[in-house]
Amino acid sequence: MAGQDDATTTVPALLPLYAQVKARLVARIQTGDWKPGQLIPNEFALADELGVSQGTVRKALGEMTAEQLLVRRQGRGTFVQQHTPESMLFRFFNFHDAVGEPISPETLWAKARVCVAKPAERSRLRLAAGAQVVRISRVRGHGGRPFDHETIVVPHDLFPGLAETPEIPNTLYDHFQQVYAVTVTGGEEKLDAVVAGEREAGWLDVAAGSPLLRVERTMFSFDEKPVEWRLSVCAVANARYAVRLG
Amino acid sequence: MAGQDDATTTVPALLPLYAQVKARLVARIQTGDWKPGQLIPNEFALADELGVSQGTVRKALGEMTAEQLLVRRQGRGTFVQQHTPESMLFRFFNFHDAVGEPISPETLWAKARVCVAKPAERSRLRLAAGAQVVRISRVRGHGGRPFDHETIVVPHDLFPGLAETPEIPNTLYDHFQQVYAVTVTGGEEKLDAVVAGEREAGWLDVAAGSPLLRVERTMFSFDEKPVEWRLSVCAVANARYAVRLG
DNA sequence: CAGTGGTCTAGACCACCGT
DNA sequence: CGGTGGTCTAGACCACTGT
Repeated sequence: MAGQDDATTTVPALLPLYAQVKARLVARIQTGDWKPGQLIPNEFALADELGVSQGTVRKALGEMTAEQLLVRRQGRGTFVQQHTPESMLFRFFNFHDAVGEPISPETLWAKARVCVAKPAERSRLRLAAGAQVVRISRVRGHGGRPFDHETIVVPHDLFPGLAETPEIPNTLYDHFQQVYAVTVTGGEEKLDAVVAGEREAGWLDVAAGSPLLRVERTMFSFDEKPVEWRLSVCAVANARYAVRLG
Repeated sequence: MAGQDDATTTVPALLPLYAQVKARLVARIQTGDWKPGQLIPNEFALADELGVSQGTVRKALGEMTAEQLLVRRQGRGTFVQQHTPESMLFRFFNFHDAVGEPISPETLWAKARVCVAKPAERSRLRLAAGAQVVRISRVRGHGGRPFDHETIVVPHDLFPGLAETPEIPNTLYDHFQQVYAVTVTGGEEKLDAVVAGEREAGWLDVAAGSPLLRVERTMFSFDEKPVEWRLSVCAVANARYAVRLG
């Protein structure tokens, strides 16, 4: 009555049962079988359906909750994580002001067009030669002053029509999820420092030679699939990029 | 035979049993009852001693492992996390070179002295007026060139004799743990960009006006007790500060 | 081989939520 | 109130480690 034997898997599997359960449940989100915001069946229903015990389902759901794929609320149920403008800023935007309050920048201007991907972009986004991308250039501001300039590059295949969107949304990842069914699950940033040239000085209303924080970001969807590459230069006179170590 | 009733706690407790168990076990590390590197009793022994079930101990140990307080190895046992120069770089040092390999800087020079804490330092380290600190100034290099200059400030109370150490160790946190029984458990960093002045240019062998990445770091021990404050300026010509998002 | 952590099960009670 | 996730227990088997 212990150990693993199951009615659903045919191979010895190599992975622990809970990991296989998790993979199946993740797939349901990935394929759109379960949509963002949706209530999913409770632990006993899933356990019954998959032929495992409730504790095993629980461990799978726990890991998925830790990875922010699910949200569990006692007394209500388990829901597929849904991106909102606010949740996006909290999760993926690390700038804070002098007092430590999170910064929420607004778009000052933006333009987008469809281009053929440059080699560097193809490499980051793992695209084939000749693939098209949507390239967005925009300046965002905070507290009445320009804060950063961003060059955002995404595969055209994934986001058809994005370049023609009348107004590029200020927070993109919730838009990606709601309009294109692309869920951003994580990413990585690489930071360094540069001095403002003529172009940056114009964008950000600072003197040429001013120090800027440069942030290169790659964001991923399920299976570490790259869906966005972004290069930002930030005027950090009244801002700090905060990192928690541990 | 379910629910919580126990032989060890007197109050209804408010915290789940596993959280109380965890608090007790953390205290054993904090007080030095269990020392870094030490093998601790197995799950059943702890469960028996604390009057709870093995599963409850397991949940406590699992959280402590996630927080890097413990290391568990199947077939061997559970050990108190021990800092080493290598583990410290992996956990708390986020710089990588152009190829993405972690950078491990060596100390080029360092000097230390005991001073009265400045107000800003007292605030970060939560010290009383007039408290003494050890202030270390050093330059570290990588690939044959200076990489960063650091000003490190720690409470003198916690680290008596540190200023008189003949050679300040390159990696401090393992030294703190082994010599002073102070375990660094986490911290936070705030980044911005500056341009090199005369002083920084001399330290780092770059031209005045060069862009530098500035990192302000506060490190904590148990109970979020601050034990170090550090201000670094980094020449990032061939380096990037890497952050994982998500 | 014995001992450890890792997985899995089955079933109970508790705390919270909406109706 | 019934249904959900959260906690707790007791016991079993599996996989890895060192002797």
